[in-house]
Amino acid sequence: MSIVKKILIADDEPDIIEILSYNLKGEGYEVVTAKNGDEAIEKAKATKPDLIILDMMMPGKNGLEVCNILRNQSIFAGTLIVFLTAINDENTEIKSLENGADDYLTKPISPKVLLSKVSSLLRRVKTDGPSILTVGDFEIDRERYIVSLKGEEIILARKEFELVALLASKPGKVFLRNEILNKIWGTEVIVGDRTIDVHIRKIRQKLGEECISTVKGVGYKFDI
Amino acid sequence: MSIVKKILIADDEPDIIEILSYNLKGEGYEVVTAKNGDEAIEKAKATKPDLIILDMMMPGKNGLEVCNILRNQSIFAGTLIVFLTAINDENTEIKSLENGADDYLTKPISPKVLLSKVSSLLRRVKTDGPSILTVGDFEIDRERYIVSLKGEEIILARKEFELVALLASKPGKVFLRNEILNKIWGTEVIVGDRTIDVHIRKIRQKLGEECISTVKGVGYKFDI
DNA sequence: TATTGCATTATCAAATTGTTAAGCTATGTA
DNA sequence: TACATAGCTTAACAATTTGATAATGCAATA
Repeated sequence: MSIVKKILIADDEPDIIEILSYNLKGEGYEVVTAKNGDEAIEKAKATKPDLIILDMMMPGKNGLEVCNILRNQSIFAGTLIVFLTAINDENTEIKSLENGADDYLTKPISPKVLLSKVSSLLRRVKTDGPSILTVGDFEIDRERYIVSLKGEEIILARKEFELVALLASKPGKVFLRNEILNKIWGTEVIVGDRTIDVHIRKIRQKLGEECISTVKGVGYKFDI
Repeated sequence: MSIVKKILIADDEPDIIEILSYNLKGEGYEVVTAKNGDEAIEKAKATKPDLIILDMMMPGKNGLEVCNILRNQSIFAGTLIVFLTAINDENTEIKSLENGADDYLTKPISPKVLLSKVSSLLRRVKTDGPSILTVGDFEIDRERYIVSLKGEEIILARKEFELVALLASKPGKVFLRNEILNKIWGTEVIVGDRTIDVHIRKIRQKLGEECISTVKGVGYKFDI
């Protein structure tokens, strides 16, 4: 997860989108919007937001359906989903929470309260580890995009850095090629088979051959 | 974090404590209670709950003070704190959330909604334990794609690993040859009769002859 | 003894990854 | 604008690993 949090707003009322968008952007969030359920799913896949604000009643798929579809995909397991709806009904709220929503807010809501809620929810997930993580002799500063080996700074390109940061986030864990593609390139971009290899190659040139090992037929892992 | 989640309820009204306690225990939670702010802090330190339900107005230290004190101690960084209060005021809600609360619920609240909220919050902090399977002297790490025997790592090819992981998922159970084919090769691919044998052979070479035994005419099983 | 089922080995095809060089794109600069 | 540059992707081919099969052997059993 990057430093700037990305929020997807899905609502069929343009006014709501505008008000929320304005307020969230004012707090420094990156905002993506969708006008209906299908667009919400599409945008979610393409942009991988950190938090999704879902209206319950939308044309096409409703909020609950969107929530269920996303929750069934492991990429969205960590994504926060918040309902924002005019339906002030206890049973709907319970059903939403049981279906994987992280919060249920009712309209009308003051922007200030919404911002507090959003911030409170994101605070929890921010525990994606500290911005600087240390693995073996490496220090990976995710805020400054710098890797250092025994104190010496090594300059990596953006994709290279993201790849290292991903693999190093769970040293030892084997990341499947598909997993890597999804997390770094997303599902909307399609890149060739050799793209990952080439980046791995460059990383190995810069950080040493031993830092990343290949598990054939499976993926790559960062060695401790 | 253990499997059974521990919840601390701090409220000066015995009735509230009793109702909440009853409902939470009914869902399988372990419940600790406190009658005021100081007792809440004391019990929190003593029992290290996973979630704390805090009343705002209590004798001695009020909810917000308790929240601040706990949030300043790193042991409670991961502890969920939820306010449950009769004060239905926007500014108080915002201030609570800004001070580190994870949710702000107003009385009266239906037990069902509260339970949903609690469950939704706890779902997020669920610690995903490593997917390591231990069978006899073997450790099978499905995340790292590594099998180790008495601490020594053994490298298996993908099909070999999948076969071991399958058999070891239910040690002692005899897996039919067809079952194995279906689970590892799927129904699309058709492979010859000797394919499984050969893989079993390679696994036995690497893990030892005794780990997998043949049940003639039936299939194979992982020995404990 | 003949039969059945599995074990073993060698061999070859297929799948997968490594490596280098070249092309493309966006961005900055004179 | 034209040029330079860095970064990303792809192409092409090499190297490596893996997987499937065939041929043969062995052991238990009818």
